[in-house]
Amino acid sequence: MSVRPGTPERTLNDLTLHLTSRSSPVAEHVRVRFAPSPTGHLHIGGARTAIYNWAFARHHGGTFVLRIEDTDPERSTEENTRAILRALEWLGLDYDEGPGVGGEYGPYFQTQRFESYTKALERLKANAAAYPCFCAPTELEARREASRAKGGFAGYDRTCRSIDPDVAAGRVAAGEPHVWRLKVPENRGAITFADAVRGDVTFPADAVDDLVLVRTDGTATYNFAVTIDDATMAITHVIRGDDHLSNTPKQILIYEALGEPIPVFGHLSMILGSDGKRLSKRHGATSVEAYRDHGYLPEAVMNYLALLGWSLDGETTILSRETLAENFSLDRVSSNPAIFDEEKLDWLDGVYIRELSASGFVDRMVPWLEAAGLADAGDVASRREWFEELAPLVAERIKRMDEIAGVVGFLFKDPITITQEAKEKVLMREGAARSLEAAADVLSQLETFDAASVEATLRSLPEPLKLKPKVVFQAVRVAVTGAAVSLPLFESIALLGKARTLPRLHDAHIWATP
RNA sequence: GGCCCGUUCGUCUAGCGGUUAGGACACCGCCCUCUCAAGGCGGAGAUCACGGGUUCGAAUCCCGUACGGGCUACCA
Repeated sequence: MSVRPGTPERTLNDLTLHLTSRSSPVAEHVRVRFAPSPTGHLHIGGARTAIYNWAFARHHGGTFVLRIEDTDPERSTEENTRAILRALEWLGLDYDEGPGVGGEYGPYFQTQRFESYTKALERLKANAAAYPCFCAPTELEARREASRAKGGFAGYDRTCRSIDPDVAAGRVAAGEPHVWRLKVPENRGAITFADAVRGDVTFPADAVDDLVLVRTDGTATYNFAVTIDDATMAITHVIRGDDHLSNTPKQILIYEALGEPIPVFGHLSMILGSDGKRLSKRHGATSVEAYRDHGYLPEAVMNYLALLGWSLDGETTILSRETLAENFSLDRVSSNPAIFDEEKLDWLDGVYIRELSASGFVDRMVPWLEAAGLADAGDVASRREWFEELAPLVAERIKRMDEIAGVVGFLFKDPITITQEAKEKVLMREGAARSLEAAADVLSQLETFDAASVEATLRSLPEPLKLKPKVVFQAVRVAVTGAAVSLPLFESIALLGKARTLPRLHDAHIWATP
């Protein structure tokens, strides 16, 4: 078979030919979903799953559905739901159906879909594809342990499956507590499906037991609920985490019992921490919003995550949202787990920061200046040109936006404090005092106080002073910026202005060695 | 225990029977240079987890082993 999953160009003939075989995943209008559980913030791994679903939908001109799996009342909160929505928006992952935007297949909160689970169960009962089970949980547990001790399969032993249907119906009618289990066909055989990222995956027939669909309290179990949701939402491709791979055969059996078309599954490997262990709190930031708060640009996070487990060609490292959507395919998704490399994210973020225009950088800089108490939106608006001159200077030197304050602080504070290290290593060197005096002298006479003039003036200093340029410039730098490492000197001085530069030169003088 | 998935430079990956195993981050060196960056050039770094096959030929196909992970619930 030459037609591979994700290959868009196919003929009508191919379509009809493979409609029944499921080997033609792009046969219908693509509908994918991202189904987070609002039990916490949007996790890095979840974000990547969302990105792949989004990209897959966009690539095929399909529909990207957002469904909130809020059926765990203990841990689900509305605040978490809002945070997830916020994170998706921040990443620029727009969805076509879901909370807030609606759609024909709603509602998009699992807690509002109970009715469809009931209906599905009715259909199953009508087909004799589900049966009530009266076994007590404790009893089940004991039998499971016993069977596992013997070294074999530990699933349900099908005790209640053999109860006469009429008798069972009577017990149910009498109000005896029971769950509803799937009646897995006797002759079903091994379950094989073509995973879009892993290829054929086969589970032996006896690997799946008569799983519980509906609990004693009448609520649907996870596997039942997702399957019904995906079926009723006409999801064609289920792209999700690796941890659901073993759930897939169960879900396939439910689709079959219902007579619903089985979607194409694609299982993504997990993202690991730097120690190769599952990414967790111990590894620091794991939520998307934490990365936002650390000053990462959404396009960088998106780019990094897109490449963590997928590649365009093995060469391309910088790619836009559009390029991703254009080129994304499941067959180029890697099937092995990936370690999250914060250093590479940092580098990528730096790339995106440098790509920003001066104006764009200023816009993004505002919240960080405000957070540091250096300037507010009003200051920026009133001195827009000044900030735009500053922008490229800092953009070239930071990897994350939260580094801004540290780099530009000296431009906003008067007086400044000079670091101890700078005093010792620079100002206490011979010639420092003379350098400051000379610099103050020439700069005070300067009329046009721009970077070029400042540079020309200062460059004339070392020779008559018989000092190395570095000695002179470093002394001035420390006096003006407070540190031995700073933004470019001449530009910094120009930005600071004569009135604020001169006093700094004088103030630093007391520390300086002649 | 059973079942399933995974294993290419430190990291992310390219590779889909024949390549000097390519790229990116990180690292090292040089250049540029007022510091720091950025940028340019170059370097080091992978016995393709291991062991068997198949083949003229295997990182690529098959089998096993080891290690890692997932599932095995009336959690999701």
